[in-house]
Amino acid sequence: MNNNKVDKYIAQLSIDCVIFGFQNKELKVLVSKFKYGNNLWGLPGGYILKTESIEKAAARILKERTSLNNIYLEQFRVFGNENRIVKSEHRTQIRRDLKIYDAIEFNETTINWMTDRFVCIGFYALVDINKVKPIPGELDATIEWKKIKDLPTLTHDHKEIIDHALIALRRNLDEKILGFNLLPETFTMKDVQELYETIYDKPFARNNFQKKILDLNVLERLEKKFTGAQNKAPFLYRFIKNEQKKK
Amino acid sequence: MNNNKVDKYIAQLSIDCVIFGFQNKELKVLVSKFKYGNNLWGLPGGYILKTESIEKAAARILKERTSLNNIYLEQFRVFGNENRIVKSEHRTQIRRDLKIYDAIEFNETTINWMTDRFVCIGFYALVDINKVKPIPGELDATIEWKKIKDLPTLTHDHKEIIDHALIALRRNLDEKILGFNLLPETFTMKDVQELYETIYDKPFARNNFQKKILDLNVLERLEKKFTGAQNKAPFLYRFIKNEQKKK
DNA sequence: GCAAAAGTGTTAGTCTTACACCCATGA
DNA sequence: TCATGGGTGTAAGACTAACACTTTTGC
Repeated sequence: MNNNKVDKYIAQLSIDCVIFGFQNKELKVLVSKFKYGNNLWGLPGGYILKTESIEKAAARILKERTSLNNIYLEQFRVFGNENRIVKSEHRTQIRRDLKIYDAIEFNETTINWMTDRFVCIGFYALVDINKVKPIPGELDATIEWKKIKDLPTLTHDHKEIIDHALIALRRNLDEKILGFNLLPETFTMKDVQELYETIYDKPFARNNFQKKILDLNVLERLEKKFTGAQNKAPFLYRFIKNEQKKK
Repeated sequence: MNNNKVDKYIAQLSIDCVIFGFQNKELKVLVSKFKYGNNLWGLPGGYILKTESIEKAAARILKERTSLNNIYLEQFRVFGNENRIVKSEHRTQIRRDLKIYDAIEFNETTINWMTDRFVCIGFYALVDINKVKPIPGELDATIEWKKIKDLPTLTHDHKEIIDHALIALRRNLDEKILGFNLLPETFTMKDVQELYETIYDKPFARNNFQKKILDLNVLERLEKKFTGAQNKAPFLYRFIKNEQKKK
């Protein structure tokens, strides 16, 4: 990528992705440490090609960072404060470091373009964390899963974006039956319950939870899972998308 | 307004407003017939100043068309298809008519800017229809309230935008207690019920509805309203925003 | 007094929540 | 046989939906 950013992409409009994963009873988010700046972290983001829909742009950005296709993703809010980026505390440092980092790629025009005021469309994505091999973007030193309860300090308003993404996730989890996007192909009922308890940050009664989930009629019961633990082996389940089996 | 559109506003990003009003048991939307085009209708919209937040831009656009401040408004979705406007069936006509309409205001550069591909942020607004004196925008021949069930054919994807606005309104009506923004200062319970029945397009049981609404603890009961009808006079109510009186 | 419509109460049904019990598993 | 945790059943409570009855108003 180079100066033709200025020609290829829509100006002053970006996409930031809150990529949720679930592991060890923790909700995690994929965040990058940038090559520039001093220990500067932020959400994976990108720009929108002039010839590309915002949904395709988001899917492309996600693929770049996770190498996955067909990720569940959804826009949830636009962040459009007038001081986004331009008046950010980090802007001066970013401008300087971009110049140092690669003066050929990032000439004055490009840097001005990149550090102008931006309106940002927030998307959240739900992935099976085990399937993701995080790939750093062109400006990322590293890209890592971080616990949502233990995030590093993030640039700009990225913490606020994550907060809103979690609100949207909670709001849609039941209505759109999204949770299974965060689980592997097969899972136990306990896995589902721990996922829900993590997302909502509150406990659920075991039997009632099972009843509620099974009543959704979206799970297929498979064989038992023998773990070697000295207790009854739990059933495995698989999520069935098309509700052809609707009762 | 003139060529400095190109300098003042963010390019390729617009705001369209779905302004809801309620009258005669009908949900209505404020739409404009444009000066250009042939009987071309669309949503009140506008651009975002480079120095202005999207919320302030939406409020400004609303004020321009309704002369009201402090309107309830909320963003609900971004419309970002790659073919918005550029590949619209109306684009050629709009370009030609803009040139004819005012060749001084709208030179080639401006027309190109205005008919480029646009990403649009949808806001919906809720107003007391009696307080609004609709004001045509610079490109509007007329601006009128139209029944949502009897809309003229609209440009681009504006019908789709209204559909999504209604979905968002329904989704938020109870959760955020929005309905009273569509009613005058004082109203009867029947008014509220008719509003709800119109929005959800289904009937509610009178007694249960009253109980549900009163249980919200956001209404203050005022004097009775004597209409001259030969039946019991209904109470008037007023919406109280701050729930200081919370039981 | 009467029709119309507002106000209120009461019951039946459904859904949610809490408690209880039994069963499979491997040491 | 025992501790552990999984599967399931049932009853109490809360909420919702349906029905019924009374009251006010102006003719």
